[in-house]
Amino acid sequence: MDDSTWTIAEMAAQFSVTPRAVRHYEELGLIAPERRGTSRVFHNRDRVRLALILRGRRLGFSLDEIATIVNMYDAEPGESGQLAYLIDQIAVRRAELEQRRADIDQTLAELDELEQRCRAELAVLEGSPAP
Amino acid sequence: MDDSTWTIAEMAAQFSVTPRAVRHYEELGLIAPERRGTSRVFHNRDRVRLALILRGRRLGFSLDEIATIVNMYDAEPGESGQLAYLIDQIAVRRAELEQRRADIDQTLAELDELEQRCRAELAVLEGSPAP
DNA sequence: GTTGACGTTTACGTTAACGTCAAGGAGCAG
DNA sequence: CTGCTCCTTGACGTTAACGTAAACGTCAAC
Repeated sequence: MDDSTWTIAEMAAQFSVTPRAVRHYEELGLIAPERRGTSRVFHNRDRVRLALILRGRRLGFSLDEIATIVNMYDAEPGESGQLAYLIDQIAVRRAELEQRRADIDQTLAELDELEQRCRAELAVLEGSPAP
Repeated sequence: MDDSTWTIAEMAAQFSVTPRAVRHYEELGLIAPERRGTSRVFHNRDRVRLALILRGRRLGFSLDEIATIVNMYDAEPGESGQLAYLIDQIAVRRAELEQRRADIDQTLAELDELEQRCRAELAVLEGSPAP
């Protein structure tokens, strides 16, 4: 198992964010790095969570939503009601994500069409070039 | 061709946003409804653009980015340099969208796995139910 | 032993994307 | 004419997600 550790600056650099952003995520309870004295010490689990957070942000989720999502992952459910609720939440998230993927596919299709028209237009211009 | 028109409240209702949001999009130059006297009159082209805007928002784009995207669609290029630039921009957007789709697919896969574990756990609990 | 490079907390500033009044005009029902 | 409903334009408020600056600790290097 990988037991390397990182400082906040190293973490920030690896993910191309600022240390301030990382601290912000900690304030919101999205990550909980070890403390050695007063300093933060980041382990691999923290890296995994940070990756999850940033993926969520790229997908347009708010940090609050991301909090509920990442908390889904490490929930020690135990109880049957909790499990049912979790499965329910998974369905909700899945629906959202599939909606977004549909949006993406549609946009990509339109971009393709737009590019076709551009290339056609370009071909016409090449046919009768101006000085 | 569909030449119906709508008021701002109707538009807002159709897309489940507020009139204020629609006005905001107009302030930023994302839509330009007709004016009849002082009132706005929305045509089908405005509906199309509003749909584009909201799709962009669902995908996590800022209104500024959306502005450059929607302006790509109705650009009357004319010049060859403009066309090349446009094609370039399309490539940029496509790369972003494909990154996001990858994010989505990965997240969906992880949700699937999580759900499997939940159901397995549930099955265990059902095997030895508590009162 | 002090200089620098890093870390910390506290706290106020900034930007985007609207929300939320306030004050008023336009048209129509009674 | 009155009242109602829907529209308009300001203009200030709010929230999220950090940015930025201040003031201070700490540890290795010189």
